[in-house]
Amino acid sequence: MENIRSLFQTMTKRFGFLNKNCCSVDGMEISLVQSHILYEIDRLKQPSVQQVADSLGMDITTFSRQVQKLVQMRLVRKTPYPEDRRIMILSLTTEGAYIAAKIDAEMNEYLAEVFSHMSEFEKETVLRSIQLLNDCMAKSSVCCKPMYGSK
Amino acid sequence: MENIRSLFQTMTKRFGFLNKNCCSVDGMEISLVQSHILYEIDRLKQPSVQQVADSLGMDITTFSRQVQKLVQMRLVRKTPYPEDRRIMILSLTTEGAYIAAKIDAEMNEYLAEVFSHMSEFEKETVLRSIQLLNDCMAKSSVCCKPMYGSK
DNA sequence: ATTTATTGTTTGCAATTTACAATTTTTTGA
DNA sequence: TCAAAAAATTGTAAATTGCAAACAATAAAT
Repeated sequence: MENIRSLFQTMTKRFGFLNKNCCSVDGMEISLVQSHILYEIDRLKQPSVQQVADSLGMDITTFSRQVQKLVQMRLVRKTPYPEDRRIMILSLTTEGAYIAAKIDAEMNEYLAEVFSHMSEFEKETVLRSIQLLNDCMAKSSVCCKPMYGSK
Repeated sequence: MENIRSLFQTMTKRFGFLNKNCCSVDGMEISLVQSHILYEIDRLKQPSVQQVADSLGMDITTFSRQVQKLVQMRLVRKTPYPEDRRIMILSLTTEGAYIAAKIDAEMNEYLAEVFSHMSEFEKETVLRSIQLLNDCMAKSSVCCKPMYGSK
């Protein structure tokens, strides 16, 4: 059996390649991080700037500037949170949601192609395995949380 | 069942966090990409500059500069290939191999902790699943290969 | 044998990305 | 009330990136 880390290294590398393909939608150029930001804003409903930055493990200042770009591109909206006016709530514009959905569809298509090389049973097993893995990573103490506040 | 992409997105994000931790060994600061380069040089035995850059899906010029840094840090050695003197063969120095091994050990330790949250049977299943997934990604046509020569 | 094309690698350079420190604005709590 | 904390932004300087171009060595062509 191969070294466990190398399994992961190979997997994330290949998934990374897959991810890279997905960053040009209808002539609009999106960087990899930007696509992740769109994805994350969509996932966390009505998140603050802090929340998304934390969730992505990005430095808040870097994130702030990336968001500015996405706002300029009219893909993201920034609305002050009434209850606490320090907080900015992020959301996708119609255009942003469209782009995010387009990327999502494309990624799922790619993944479907990958899974087409295995049986239905194997596919179910793999997906359940990843689910389980994700749960265990979430439980894990030593890792898998961003550590930017650690200083 | 969750969207397939989100399973992958979550997994790679968490593994990415885990990876980030591993970049400071004995006071020596290694960036994430640099750790990947060390790993890849170790994996491919006696690779050329081109080969490693391709394997990592990195732009060759960016890669060239990163290698220069690693050479300066005395972690990587660059030796001209006798048969074809255009080619530079990369290898780890003793120090580089030590660092790479240290990172590898630490990563495996982290992963062991993650897997400690599941049964031995589950662990075997998950590892086999990842192995299978890697094989299918390798087979896949639409993705999972770097596409830098694509222009 | 000499020219021409190709391949592997490195630099010039300009744009982008990054993160630390400091700042602004608002809220909280002693 | 007022100092401390929290959320977000900006100044700045360093690091990273990738295209175009250059360079060196080999292969192919004439």
